[in-house]
Amino acid sequence: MTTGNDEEKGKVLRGRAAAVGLNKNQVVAAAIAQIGEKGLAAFSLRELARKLGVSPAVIYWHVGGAKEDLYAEISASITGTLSEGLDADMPWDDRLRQVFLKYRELVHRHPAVAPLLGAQMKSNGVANLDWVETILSALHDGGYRGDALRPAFNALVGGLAGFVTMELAPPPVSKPDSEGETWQDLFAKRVAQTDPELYPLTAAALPEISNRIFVLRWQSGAEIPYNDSFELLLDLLVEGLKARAPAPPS
Amino acid sequence: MTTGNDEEKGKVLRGRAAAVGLNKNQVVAAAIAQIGEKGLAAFSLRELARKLGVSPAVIYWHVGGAKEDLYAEISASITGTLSEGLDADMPWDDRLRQVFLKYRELVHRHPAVAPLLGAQMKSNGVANLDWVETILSALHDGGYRGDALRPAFNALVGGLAGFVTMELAPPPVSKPDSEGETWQDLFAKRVAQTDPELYPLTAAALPEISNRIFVLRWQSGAEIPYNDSFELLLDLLVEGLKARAPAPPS
DNA sequence: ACCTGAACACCGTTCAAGT
DNA sequence: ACCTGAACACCGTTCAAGT
Repeated sequence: MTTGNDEEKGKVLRGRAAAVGLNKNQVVAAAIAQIGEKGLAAFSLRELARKLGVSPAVIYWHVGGAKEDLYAEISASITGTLSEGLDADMPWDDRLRQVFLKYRELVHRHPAVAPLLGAQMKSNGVANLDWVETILSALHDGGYRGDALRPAFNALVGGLAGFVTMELAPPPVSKPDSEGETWQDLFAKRVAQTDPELYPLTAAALPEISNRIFVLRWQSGAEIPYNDSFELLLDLLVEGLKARAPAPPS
Repeated sequence: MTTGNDEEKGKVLRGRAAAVGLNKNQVVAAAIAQIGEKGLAAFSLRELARKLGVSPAVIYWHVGGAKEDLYAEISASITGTLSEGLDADMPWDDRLRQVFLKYRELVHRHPAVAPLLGAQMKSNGVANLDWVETILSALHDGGYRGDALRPAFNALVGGLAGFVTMELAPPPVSKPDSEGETWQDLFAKRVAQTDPELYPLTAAALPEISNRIFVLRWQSGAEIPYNDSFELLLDLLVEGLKARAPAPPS
């Protein structure tokens, strides 16, 4: 994990270094910005370097060894503030709600980065120990101890963080086809033409569900957020865990 | 969506074409195999072409326009069998369980492809209309109609499919660092050294949670599956939806 | 209809060399 | 300590041309 960048301690910058004067935080911030503009799929280290007015090798010097390490830094920088400003003086079930509502809010602030958090395993775990402890502590207060802690934790995190990952799954890079129609156009048409004979319930529910449920949509949660669906999920989980607590709450 | 390949209708293959004789299904199958071996991050169209003993351009001819279209074909080919062999003569809640247990089983058969299903929006929706109808129909029978259908559907699919996406999030491409240690080694050590002063609950629960909960693991669900956590989640959702059905079940 | 071969504009990553 | 510049081995995608 040697990145060469050991925090600012009033270093004297000399020569060319002084003129450029980049640090890891700036590289990470610029990367997040670029991903936000062009999307994760189109993100490139060389383009990032160009934007920073710097040689590609500089990225490698500031961040660890590879593109994947930059991704890990990005994840860490976003989840780093996850446990800040939480109110610990609430009933355990409300604390759980608070934690995951905040998680969703944070990720929604950087929707393009969501796949990194949800679909990649490397996201510097140390930064998240506070978060884990917070959740375990709420569960503990709710009566979950020993063996019961693990499945409860996983059901919550997997279900809720997983929801956000799917909600913010990026749409395809939209280039119009030969007839000038985008994938969005085509998909919207297909959904509208759902055969009522074959799929009676789907067809009947179209006004309510078209572009607003997971499989039948052509815009991501960054454009059409799933607030109430997430809150229902959160409610089902927290209330359910409350109802079947293996030990009396403390 | 012109792919040039309009299903086999007893075509007479001539010249070089006869010798190679590739079709879309074979390309997709080979791609799935290759992703399974080397991982999604390392997947390349050129390598796929080499493996098939064919020029790179051939992939473009059989599949639509770009790499993303191949991904969509892969997703479709995997989710295509999702609604096969389902037992429709069960209570609605058991039907829901069946659907999502099958979803997880299917994706676990191709863990490396999981990010496509969970973290990319383009996965040819038409193939999944059966699946959507199945879920809507179960919910309908459970008393969910009109407005209530959408959030219930989204909570289920987002929570459960999202869980599987996170469960199977791929680990980093493991190359040992300068001291010959992999990311897995380093991460395992860090977790083991969790400070009991700062994180008392986490430290105390380590034997139960180390490498077995979402944030504190270094192996994916492909190696260490989260069966009971998924079943807990499924149970909380289905039981919860049952308890708060807006209309009497039919 | 299906495939080749070459070409174009890009990548990620490494490394010796500069200040 | 921080950065440049060039080099290497790869990509995805397109297109004219072959059979």
